[in-house]
Amino acid sequence: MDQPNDSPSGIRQIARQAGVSTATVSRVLNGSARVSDDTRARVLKAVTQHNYRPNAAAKALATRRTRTVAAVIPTLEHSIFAKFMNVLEDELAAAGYSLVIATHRFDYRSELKRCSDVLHLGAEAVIVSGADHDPELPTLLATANVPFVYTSVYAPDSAVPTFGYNNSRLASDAVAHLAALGHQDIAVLHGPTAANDRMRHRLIGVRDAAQRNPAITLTEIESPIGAAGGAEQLAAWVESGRLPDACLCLADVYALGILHEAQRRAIRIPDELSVMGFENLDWTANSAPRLTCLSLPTVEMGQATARGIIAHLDDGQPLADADFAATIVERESTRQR
Amino acid sequence: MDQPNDSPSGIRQIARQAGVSTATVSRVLNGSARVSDDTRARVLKAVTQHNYRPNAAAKALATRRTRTVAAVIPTLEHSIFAKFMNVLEDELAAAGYSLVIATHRFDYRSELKRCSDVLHLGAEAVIVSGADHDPELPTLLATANVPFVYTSVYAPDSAVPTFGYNNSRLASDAVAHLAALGHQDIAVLHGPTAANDRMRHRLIGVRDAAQRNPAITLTEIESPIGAAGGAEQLAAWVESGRLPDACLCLADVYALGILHEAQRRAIRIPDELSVMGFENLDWTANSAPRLTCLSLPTVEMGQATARGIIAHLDDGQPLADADFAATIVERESTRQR
DNA sequence: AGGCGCCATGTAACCGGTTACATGTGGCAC
DNA sequence: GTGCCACATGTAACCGGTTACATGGCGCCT
Repeated sequence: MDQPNDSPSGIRQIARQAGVSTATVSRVLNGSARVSDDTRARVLKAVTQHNYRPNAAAKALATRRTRTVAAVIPTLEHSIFAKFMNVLEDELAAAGYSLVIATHRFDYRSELKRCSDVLHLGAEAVIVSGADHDPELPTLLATANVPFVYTSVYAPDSAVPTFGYNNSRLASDAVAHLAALGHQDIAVLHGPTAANDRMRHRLIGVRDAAQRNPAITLTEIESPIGAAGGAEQLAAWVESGRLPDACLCLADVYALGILHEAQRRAIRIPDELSVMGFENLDWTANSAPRLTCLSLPTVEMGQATARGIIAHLDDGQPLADADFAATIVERESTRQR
Repeated sequence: MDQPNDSPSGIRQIARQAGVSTATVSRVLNGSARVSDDTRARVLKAVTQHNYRPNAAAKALATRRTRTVAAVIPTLEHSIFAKFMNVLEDELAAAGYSLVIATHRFDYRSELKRCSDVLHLGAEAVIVSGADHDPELPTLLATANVPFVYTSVYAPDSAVPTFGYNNSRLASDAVAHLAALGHQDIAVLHGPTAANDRMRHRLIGVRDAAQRNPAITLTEIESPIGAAGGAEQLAAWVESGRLPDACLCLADVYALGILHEAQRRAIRIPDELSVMGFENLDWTANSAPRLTCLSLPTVEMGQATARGIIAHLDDGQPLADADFAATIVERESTRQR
């Protein structure tokens, strides 16, 4: 009847109910110091009775840790990114971090904005997809004093740590693979390179490989990324009466168009034309024929990115660039010549 | 030279620099009250000079708002969920909310745990995929006093608001569509129904439609979800020498197996067999032939879910169930009989 | 001149945790 | 018995914002 005040809330309420101080409740909840078994039991009982859940904002304020990591990506509607995020989320959750995803639909200004958003939100680290961004982006992230990495590319000379792969080398590998199958007249279907470093590097790798192997005749075809590009190109070849030995699709989706059009025109793949993809999207394992692909190391990259960031955040380990190798998945859209 | 103390941080530092109180800084930053132009300018200058970013945790603590919404889904490695999250993220971001995604890999206990995780994190609302969960889940969410909705299902009789579609009705629609094309001997490929309400409801809808139309002969085939199921079934039909008129695949991926196997065995689709999918996954627009599908209203559902939650959080509007209709995308894997 | 109200702004309590430091108690060695 | 230490626990300041309420200046009306 001599209540100083009615009902304190949160940890103070639990403390009162258990007859201890807030410090002790905090200690029990965080296991941060020895507490007698008896006291601990009383506290835990009060906690479950009130089904108390500590306030994350208060905790974050006091500890200066949000345990939140942000990923800024173009879109989730692309299985590569979705798979990447899936792995990230898994690894981060296992280490007690939450993943916040922000998408920007391939727009630089929007990407910058979303980075700013996640910084406001208190992300402890930011994972950015790709290496070409608004020039203000690295400044923004750096002045916020938040660790950040670029992913999907390996660029050890960059000022920013990168977790990814060397698109040039991968493209060279793909060409080498086709060459090893005996193909010499190789066409490469690629997207616009002006605003797309990734595609540009792939094309450079293709040229490198062709240059190193004089037997190869290279034909480069640029087309907006999409199945239509592949279909149109196959149509053009058929109508001109001359097919290359092999077509390397620097985006898998071109291959979809080729396969489809080949079926319509009764072109036998791989007998008349070997087709190879570059990403190993999900559908490639189920197309007709199943598509031979270079397989981007998305899962390994995701695991390594998450683990690298966790090690940095938890143990202060430096963020070191990582380069992942791709594997080549041999299926039925290519054949030995 | 008479500094009371060296360097206060955050808003106090800005206040000092601008020669105003913290309250005024807060007012400028939030536009919450009239401030003279002169003062505002001084504050903003100080803000940009120090490139000050308000601490989200402190703000959340003071306002009791985290402006965070959580989605708990099975996985991102499924284009339906990825698309759903993509839309959610878009809509929420536009309203100033952040989306936190937690995945549970189709495991009930894990789903419960992830819900608990996002509550700890301070999510202001939780979007849960599906309607069948660990029995403790609704209790958990309800006692946390956080609004939550189930998605991908419409169940107006449920105690929990649902944003989704009526799987039974959709399945009936799909059967009706095949019947309208003149198909009578209809096979339906479905997944295990024991632990999957969604699949069970679809099957119920199929049966309902068949019952309402006596001309229909229905064959139900259960198979683990995957392309293999479709391929094996087509093989079985071919070897038995009898194909149904049409096959409705209650998961698109069965159709992939069928298409593939049909090509291998030179079965002409749709001439010898009409095939229809139920989700309209991305690849269905590019398969050979392109797949006729019922198209799940993922995007509409995502928009409505986000908007419903935003309206609830921002304006206190009640969360009302919503039922979305599917459209049927007619492509080349079905034909009029 | 006096009074009133409006407006811009300041003061300080508060949100709900964490944690450095203080305190009290009991055991053990001398 | 005294002193010392280890250990369990309490006290209260602090994290960095928000906001109810107080204050003071100015214009305007009577």
